[in-house]
Amino acid sequence: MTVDPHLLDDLEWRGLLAHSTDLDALRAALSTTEPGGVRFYVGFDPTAPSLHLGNLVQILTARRLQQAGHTPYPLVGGATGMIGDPRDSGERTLNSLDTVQDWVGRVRRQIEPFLSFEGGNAAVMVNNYDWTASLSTIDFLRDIGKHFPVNRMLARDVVKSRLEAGISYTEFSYILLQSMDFLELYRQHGVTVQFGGSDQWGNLTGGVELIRRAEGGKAHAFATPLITKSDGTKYGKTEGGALWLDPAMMSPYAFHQFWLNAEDAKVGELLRVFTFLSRPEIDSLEAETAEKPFLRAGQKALADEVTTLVHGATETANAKAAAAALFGSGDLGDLNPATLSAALREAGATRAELGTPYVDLLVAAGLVRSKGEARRTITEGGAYLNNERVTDPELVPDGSHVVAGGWLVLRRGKRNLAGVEIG
RNA sequence: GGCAGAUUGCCCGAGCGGCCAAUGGGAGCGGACUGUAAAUCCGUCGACUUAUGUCUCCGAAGGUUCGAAUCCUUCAUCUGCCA
Repeated sequence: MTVDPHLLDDLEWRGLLAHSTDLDALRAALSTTEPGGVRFYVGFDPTAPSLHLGNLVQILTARRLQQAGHTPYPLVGGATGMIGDPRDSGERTLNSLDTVQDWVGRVRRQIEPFLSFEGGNAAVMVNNYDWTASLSTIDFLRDIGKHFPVNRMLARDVVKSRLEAGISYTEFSYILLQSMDFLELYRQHGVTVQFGGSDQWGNLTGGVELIRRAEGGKAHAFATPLITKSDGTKYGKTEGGALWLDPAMMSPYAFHQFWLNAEDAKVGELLRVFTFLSRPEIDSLEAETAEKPFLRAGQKALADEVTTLVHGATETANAKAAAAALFGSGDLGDLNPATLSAALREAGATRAELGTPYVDLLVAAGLVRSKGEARRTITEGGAYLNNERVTDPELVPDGSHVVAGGWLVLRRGKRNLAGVEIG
């Protein structure tokens, strides 16, 4: 496979280059004629049982690079996950080795489907635990630590912001581990490019510099932008919590809904970052969204594309069918019971006995956190049963409310739906 | 090590003996408007309950008082100033 010469232009157009080391040097490196192209690495720390939206940017970028002919070395941080990189919100809680190793496996399996492990530029999965766990403290301090001036480390933004509240030596040292990873991959595999999220920029350049100091080698790095809403706040969180890639933690339906609800102003950017649609396709979707925003052509394409990438075509079709059933027609009674029950299972369902008060059902379905909140929601006019507003906090659904052969359709607000299966 | 100040609900921040579940802003949630957007406006925002009720809560543990987030003691953490 030959290397695609237009890769960097495409990445630039997609807005994926938020920061970069010498861009011309990077361009030169990426235009290599070597078989297998450039060897690059991107790391994922197992800080949870699943990766999330932010990680998806990196996974997809890795896929773009591989499709352009380069060789990925996706790294799962069995070692760095034991330490934790510093973040503004404060010191992390350490996880046990067992937990981290379990998460390493899960994260690895999440990444694999996005990359190809065959052919001339087959991906090579690596784990920094392999070269970090057995390293002696003395070697670490002499070989790695010697190259890191503390005054420079202290000047980093994350560290500065933590100096008042406090930061442990453990987190302070994180940059050494990640930099060492780059050096190690450079030595073992000839990896010369690393990328990551823009919050990783310090760690990325740390590695480039370590390679230069320790080996006199030339390596490159770039950072992808942080994806934010138009008001500048992070995505990452939605009604149910973080945007997980694991279908057990966030249903494909909810995932699809998230993209469908993207703001108009962000659709173009999200299409460029999260889909593999071509430039003409995206340009045309963007134009359509600008002209006829109410059709939400961009959002629909975005939701379908990204859900298919992450969960597959079947799950995407299910999510679409569910949304069509639940948001489409006004009267739920008109719907085919099979369609409706499938849609409710997709949206999230629980089981309850007939005779359970409506308030308790809202809690059981996870639409509210407490009965008080449930009552409040009813008072506020945001609670619905079978698409009809509930006004009586004491309501106890009976047989006349059951639809589709055994279901109650609960809704909070406009778009938080859940099904209760009676029985 | 000494002196002074701080620690409030998801975040920021008032309160400084009873009227405090605790002003205000942000986030979140709901409603209106729409397109299952954004912006805006309105409402709501500890739990159990629905009674002008109970419980938990203002860094931690004790204490004073009829009564404390508010006063005292000790401890923890942070911030200044001095060594």
